[in-house]
Amino acid sequence: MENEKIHIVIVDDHPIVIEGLRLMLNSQPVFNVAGSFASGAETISFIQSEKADVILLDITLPDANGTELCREIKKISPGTSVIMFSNRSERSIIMQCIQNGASGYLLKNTSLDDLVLSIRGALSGDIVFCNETKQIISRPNQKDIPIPRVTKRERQILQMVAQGKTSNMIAEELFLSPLTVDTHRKNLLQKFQARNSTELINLAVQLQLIEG
Amino acid sequence: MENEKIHIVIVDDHPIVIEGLRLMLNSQPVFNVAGSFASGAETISFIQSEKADVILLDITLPDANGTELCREIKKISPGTSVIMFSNRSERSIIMQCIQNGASGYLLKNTSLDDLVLSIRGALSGDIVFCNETKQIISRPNQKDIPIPRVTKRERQILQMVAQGKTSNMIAEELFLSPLTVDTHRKNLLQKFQARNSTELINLAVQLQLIEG
DNA sequence: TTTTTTCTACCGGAATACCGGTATTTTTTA
DNA sequence: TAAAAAATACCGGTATTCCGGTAGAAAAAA
Repeated sequence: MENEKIHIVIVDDHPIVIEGLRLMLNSQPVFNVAGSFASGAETISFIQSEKADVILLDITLPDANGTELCREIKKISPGTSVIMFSNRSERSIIMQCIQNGASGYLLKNTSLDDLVLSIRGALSGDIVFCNETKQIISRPNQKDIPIPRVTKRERQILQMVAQGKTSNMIAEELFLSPLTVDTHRKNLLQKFQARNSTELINLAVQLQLIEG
Repeated sequence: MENEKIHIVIVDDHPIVIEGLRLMLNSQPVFNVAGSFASGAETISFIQSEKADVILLDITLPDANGTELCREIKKISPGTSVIMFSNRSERSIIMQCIQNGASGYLLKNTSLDDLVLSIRGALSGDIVFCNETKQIISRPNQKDIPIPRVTKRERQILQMVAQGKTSNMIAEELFLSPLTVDTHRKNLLQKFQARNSTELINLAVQLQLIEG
């Protein structure tokens, strides 16, 4: 059936965004908003039974990380194009999404025209980006280390360092030698290629490895 | 003229949010979206000449801080109700907005029904909040220092500290004595009641005083 | 079960940050 | 224009972090 509509699924925890997208997309005859969800769980259960051509997916969701969710969706339904639609502009997050099979990455401040163009592009197999995202990806500056793998203990210490605790305080709290805490901190600095704790925390917050 | 429409202005840097709000609000006969802007400057210049009953205002804007913008708007047009419409859920930010004359604070995940109810409420003089915001306000926990007022120089140094630069590096870059930089850092630590730079940056990022 | 990773712990020295002051000049606001 | 705020700069002392190693034990993965 060649003129069947394109089934779109929207995943975002902001009702106003869902509503805006739905109204806008449905105003174009080729599009059909097949479903809209505010959580990862709902989304997964939907695509297990229904067909979706395109999913517009937010990064920040109450019960899941959009980056991970993207990978799961592609595992369940490889034919579905996933377009990330988010506020996050960190290069590492964008790359991570593409790595996980996303067909594109749009920032929420993308114009409506670009949004529609991107959906069409993704459907014809392109990997689509908004202008700002393109710039972020193509800027060769800065160290772009892959997101460091942080161990459980390291994450724990990272969190406490961010709270301004000294190595001694952390050691007491975790029943460790202060020297051990120091070693963890040293390793963290190395993994993040940070000059000091301040930069370390700044990076960790940006990569949303702590908090949330 | 008693059955004149209610003039609403939308300020948000996401086209999809603006479009969603516009479509939704205009579908109700009493509302008239008089203007929608993506920046603080446009907003200010608009309200200097036109009338607005309600402004829906985002915190995060490309050229301004929504909290500050709120205060400016109330200064120029005290009769306008400003309702904050944001993703940020820090207690201190919410309180700051109310302090600055906002008539309410809604998170972006507020349902559309609540949104309309809130606008009506604000017009009849209430201070309106969404459910989640109410909870945030009523929890008495944590140290809740008022958002520190940071001077221009301090913000600049804050930014550089977050990048992991040492006092010496900062001093060189800004053509200052390292001792001066140290003094600024000391004052920042005091203002934020932070134990060290790490906690300082963590707080500053949370309160979005740096980055963007 | 071997191999790899993680967690633990240590050392010494250099660099940097933190604290509690004081004080002059410049800029902004009332 | 007078008062307040911001920006500049200094001192000495202490605390803490940062850097470069090394290394054994425990846990997880291959």
